[in-house]
Amino acid sequence: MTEKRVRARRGDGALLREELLRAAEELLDETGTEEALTVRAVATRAGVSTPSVYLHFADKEELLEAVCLRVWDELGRLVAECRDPDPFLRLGRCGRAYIRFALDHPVQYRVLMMTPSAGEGVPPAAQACFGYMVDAVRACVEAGVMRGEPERLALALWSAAHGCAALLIAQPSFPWPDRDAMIDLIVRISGFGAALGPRMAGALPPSRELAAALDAFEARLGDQLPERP
Amino acid sequence: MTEKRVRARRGDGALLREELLRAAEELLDETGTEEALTVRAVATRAGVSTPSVYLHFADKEELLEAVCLRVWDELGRLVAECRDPDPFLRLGRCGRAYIRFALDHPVQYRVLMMTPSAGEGVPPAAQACFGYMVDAVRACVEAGVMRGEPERLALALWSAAHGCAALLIAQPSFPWPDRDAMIDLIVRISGFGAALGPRMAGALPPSRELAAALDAFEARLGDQLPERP
DNA sequence: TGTACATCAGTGAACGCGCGTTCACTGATGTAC
DNA sequence: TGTACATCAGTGAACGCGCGTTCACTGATGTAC
Repeated sequence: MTEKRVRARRGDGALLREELLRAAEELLDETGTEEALTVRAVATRAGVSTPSVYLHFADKEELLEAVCLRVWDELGRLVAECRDPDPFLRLGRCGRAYIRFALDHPVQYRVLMMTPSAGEGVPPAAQACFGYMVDAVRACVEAGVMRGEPERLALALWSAAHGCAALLIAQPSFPWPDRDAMIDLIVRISGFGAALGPRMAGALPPSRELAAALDAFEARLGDQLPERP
Repeated sequence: MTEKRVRARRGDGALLREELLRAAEELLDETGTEEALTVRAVATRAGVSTPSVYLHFADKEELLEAVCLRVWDELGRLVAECRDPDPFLRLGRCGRAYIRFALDHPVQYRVLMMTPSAGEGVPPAAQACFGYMVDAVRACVEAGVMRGEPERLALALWSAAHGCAALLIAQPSFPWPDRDAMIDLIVRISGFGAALGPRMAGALPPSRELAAALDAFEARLGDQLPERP
């Protein structure tokens, strides 16, 4: 990919911008760290001289930001596309999709979510993505399976999904059990927690009584309906 | 703090090591970013010339690692000290202590947990800290309020706490509601989720029935005992 | 008690590197006449 | 149809910076005799 690029035709200068973004993306994916993303490396990768980058990006930061922000669009689309006739199951699908996406784009996810926010404010694509999660939560609230402000609940669930993704990305040397089983457990815990936790807001029984009530709950619903997908 | 340091007496060369660590810690706390931690800055801050750092640390990385690893000890102690006669409440205390500690040491926490692990393997102090969390979870399992392997459950709960801390640290520009309320909500959701989620491992009823069962559960335990602390 | 010396804590100056960025430039190409 | 020219995409070379790190050194101090 270090071949020399043929220069674009007269009106097509903007083509280079896309090619630079793609080159930067490839660099991130291959090296696994944003430190590999230098202006020189991106330019070389795109087959172009270093100063050419400044024809399309004001500085290095603008380039890095542009590369990372692109993933929000895809993530938003992915979350919005999660469907299930049952709202609770649909929410679970959203959570799994979110985590898996983060693991598929670890560098961009880390830059976006795990470094002191480069850009000020929340980018629109991120707001849209969060909006889809709120929608999925709201459906659960309307179905009566959850209770409380959908925004707050969604924020809490988001943070749980984020924690899972962030730990798996940043601490691969940790003694994780099976990765997919972990994701599943966390999605399950968060979902049921959001259903039960806010209902118990005022008072909290001692563990002994809580355990008995949970056992009764399980007995009522335990041997029921379909396998979880 | 840029005053010149008086040199240590003959056998006390190791004193400088501690002073360098303290200087580095102050730099992190004040600037809020590990980028401020240059060998030069630390040396100057300690009132000493730059090469002196190399008398006690092989390179910059070793210095940064030493600074950050110190927080594991304190965090472990904090988690271990959480007490409550009820195991479920004690676990909640652990979660809150963990998150608050992370927010009190945001830079160290970010370096340790949110960057591709500098040191290979898990440091002993971190293992000890995780061990305390596992203990707290095990107590809940033994009380019957949770079910499953304590290690796996603890890992899931840890990731939830981490997600809360990590998001609050890295995304301050996000429209957070009240911070303490958020922490509380997440601890509550994770706790109840860990109690209920794994019980429902095999089957999952449709939302309508789940909602009815939850309402019944609430009715049974809702108007009960003491205010949560 | 005095003195030579080994040892130790710490330094001044410099090296070399890779980086982001700038500036004057080149050469191709569409367009006006 | 030919040609001068403005415009545009892209370049080569260099600047300057801050960084981590090295090396030969200095001067105080405890110790052996």
